[in-house]
Amino acid sequence: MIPEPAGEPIRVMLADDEHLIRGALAALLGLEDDLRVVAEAASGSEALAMARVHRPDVAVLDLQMPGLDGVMVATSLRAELPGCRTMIVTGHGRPGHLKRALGAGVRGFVPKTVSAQRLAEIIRTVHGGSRYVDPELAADAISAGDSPLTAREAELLELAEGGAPIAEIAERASLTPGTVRNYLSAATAKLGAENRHAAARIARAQGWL
Amino acid sequence: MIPEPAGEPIRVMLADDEHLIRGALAALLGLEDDLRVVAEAASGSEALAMARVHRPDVAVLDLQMPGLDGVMVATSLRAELPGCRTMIVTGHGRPGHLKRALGAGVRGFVPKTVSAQRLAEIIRTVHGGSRYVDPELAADAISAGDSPLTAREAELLELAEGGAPIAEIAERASLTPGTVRNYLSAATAKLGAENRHAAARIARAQGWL
DNA sequence: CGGCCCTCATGACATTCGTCATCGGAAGTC
DNA sequence: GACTTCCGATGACGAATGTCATGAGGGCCG
Repeated sequence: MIPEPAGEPIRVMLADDEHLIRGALAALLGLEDDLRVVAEAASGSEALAMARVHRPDVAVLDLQMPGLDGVMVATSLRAELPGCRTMIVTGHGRPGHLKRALGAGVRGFVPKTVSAQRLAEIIRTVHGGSRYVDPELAADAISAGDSPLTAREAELLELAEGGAPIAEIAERASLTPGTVRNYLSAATAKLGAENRHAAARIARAQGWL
Repeated sequence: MIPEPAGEPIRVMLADDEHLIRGALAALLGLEDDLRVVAEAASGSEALAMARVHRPDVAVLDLQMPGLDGVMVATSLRAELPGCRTMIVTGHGRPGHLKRALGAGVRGFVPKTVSAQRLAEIIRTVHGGSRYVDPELAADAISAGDSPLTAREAELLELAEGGAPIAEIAERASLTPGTVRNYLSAATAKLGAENRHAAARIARAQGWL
């Protein structure tokens, strides 16, 4: 639809660490007359390098990649290539990620459950200057709301994620064990969790860490 | 390669909850002369239903799907359609999963980082009766070894995963809090972890839970 | 400037948790 | 039958943790 009569095709870059998906997607999107996949990357840093060379119109970034994740890449691209629109594709989208992505200037946020045709349409939408956010993910994000955690609380929760004892967290954060306990206690209370481990899970699920 | 001169094509079923990947893969594999994608499914239960109807030669199953996961589907298929070879495709493969998969009669185990062409070759290999396991995943599985946990220990660790307090775990398992602590203490010691939370993480990472 | 929030810390207290010893019963193996 | 392993439980003890009060310093905003 909207066959883009004879203009130049939209230059697309794909970044996804899973070769299977990236390759398949490149092939499918390449079938569309008005899209051309000009670059592929298997990691965040590679995506940045490729973008500098090939200067795509739209960068389709997987959220979870080794090294830099999709949102980080989008942040860098925004500074280096302001003309390049960015969009995020993700498997399981957590509410907080969407907010983070929008803050990074991302113009499209799509789960991997959409079809390739639908993705192609969304790429056109994004290229045209509009935004697109998957309705379900948007609803989740709205219902989730903002993070109630302060920066330190989130940081310490992150360190607590692996199940490490307080002493180790304190050491890694260069803080007193007592202080760490206070922060984690505050975070746990804010999240309504039973203990810091459950709190860390909740925060992670909300995309707040 | 090996163009399968004029025989019947290999009938393939794809099961993956991510429409984007499934569709793209179906399109790419369909390009191979000797492969025909005869069914697609977005969940484990759907995969079983489709398999009963379309009786594929090879079932390509994503490991993580809502409801039944890939290995469970493989187990059922083995009983219902002995002639159907099964293979697992996975994003991040944990050591324990491979063992579980092989136990379920799976004949191929591949990460999503392979290319579509490579996957096509592996489908042919599996259809021919051989097995294929990604070398890196195999190495991980060998170095990881068997689970040292007893059934209850693993079960309680699983309940402990969310960070729930002992009391809640005990209630859910219909056990005494003291007993729960003992089992979790034993599991934690076996895994060399600092506490049950870290132990749960380790066990999950090894695919032992 | 006076508040307000965040940061970092200390001390105290009750609770939870990890660890150990010990017990009985069930199941499987040699 | 003797041995081993697992399951389930109890009691006890020290250490780790959660919770609260309190305080000092810094930054931001009206």
